Amino acid sequence: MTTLFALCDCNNFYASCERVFQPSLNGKPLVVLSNNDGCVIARSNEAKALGIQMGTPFFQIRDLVEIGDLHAFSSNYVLYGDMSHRVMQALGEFAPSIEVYSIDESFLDLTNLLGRDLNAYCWEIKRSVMQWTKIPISLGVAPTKALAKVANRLAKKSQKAKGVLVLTDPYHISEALKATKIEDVWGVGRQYTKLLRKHGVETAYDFTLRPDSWVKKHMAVVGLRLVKELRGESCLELDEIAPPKKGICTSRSFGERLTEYSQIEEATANYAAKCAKKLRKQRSCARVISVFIQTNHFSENDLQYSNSKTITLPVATNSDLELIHYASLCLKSIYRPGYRYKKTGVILTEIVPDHQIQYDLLDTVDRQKHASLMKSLDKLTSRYGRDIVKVATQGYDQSWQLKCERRSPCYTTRLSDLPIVCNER
DNA sequence: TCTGGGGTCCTAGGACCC
DNA sequence: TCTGGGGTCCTAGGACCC
Repeated sequence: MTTLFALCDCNNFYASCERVFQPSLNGKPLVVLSNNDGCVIARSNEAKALGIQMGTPFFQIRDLVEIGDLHAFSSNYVLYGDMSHRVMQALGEFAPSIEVYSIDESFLDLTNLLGRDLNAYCWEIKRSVMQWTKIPISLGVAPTKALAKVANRLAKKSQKAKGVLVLTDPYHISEALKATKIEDVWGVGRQYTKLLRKHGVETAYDFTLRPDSWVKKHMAVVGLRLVKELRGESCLELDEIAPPKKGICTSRSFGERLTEYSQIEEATANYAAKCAKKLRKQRSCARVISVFIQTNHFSENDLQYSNSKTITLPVATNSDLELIHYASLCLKSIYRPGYRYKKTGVILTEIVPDHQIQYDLLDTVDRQKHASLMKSLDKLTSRYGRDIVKVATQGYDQSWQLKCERRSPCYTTRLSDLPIVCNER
């Protein structure tokens, strides 16, 4: 049975989102910065043409921004999340099933379109998504997911394709594989590139000529699956429903270096609350919590320290109160005075559905009460904005807060997400 | 002075059990 | 004294993704 997949990818997604609401920026170089305005994580084509690389530290391009040759935005994930949802909904109109692979990519199942004019169909998808959401996309179509990735990449690169490439003919497929360098293959990172190069594999095509036994030996089952996919044998299915997450993590670098325990505790408490909220969103609870702290390992002048602590809870929970409590216990055991801390994070694991919790006979927590408290809290925050109500440990100081001086407004979502000052106390 | 954050899957090796 | 083989679970670490 033959399969057919499309990989749809939003072009320069974050940059395109910023432009939707500021069309005057069309045709102008624009970048989006990471948290803390640290480095470049998205670029418009014009910014790429200026030679700005992914990951460039902001301070290296600040001059360009100041003289007006480049526009820079802090990242605005609320806006991007909402725009992503709109694009995925639009794409869903064109296929019986869709796998949302990341914030800006999805696979469509086009198997039932075999034999139709796929090129025309893809152009219709592209035009419609543009009309409905103002986000430009590229489409690659092929018999396997890995080949659809190859097609998508060439669709974007090629002047002739202009954003749509259908690869079904065996001759076209091998030409495409020859035109794809090994490091540009999905699933081949830095280490595998080095290894494959050493064995004379320069392109995706060379890779498909390697015997299965060799691939299995050097790249394990993941590599074997990949090489088969590139040869046209479908090994990766469409995963329509995202499974609940097995680990949930919230971590950030601070806006400035922190030395005081109380400040770091405040940040950690806020990250724990964020994790708790993510848990409740997917209706699960976590049994294990870890907290880590670290100094800035880039800095040669500072004393370096990093550590982490993990605690297994008596009963899995998704309550802010409990998770903040245990996060503080973890932090207390690893905090050492005398360092300039850069970053902390909270990681939750052993995640279970909230209706499958193993209770403890000696449990002293009133779980019903916690659950209804969290329900009210989620209601309040969704109506009045986040942090309208919080646990005292989360504090009001917030000297740890991110730097994001170039944030655009959340055009598409609740009024309460707009940066208005509300009465927290 | 400035350098992101959040995930997944797989494997190897040790502990432990029968 | 020697010394088997199969299974499971856990953990740390590596590799990759966007």
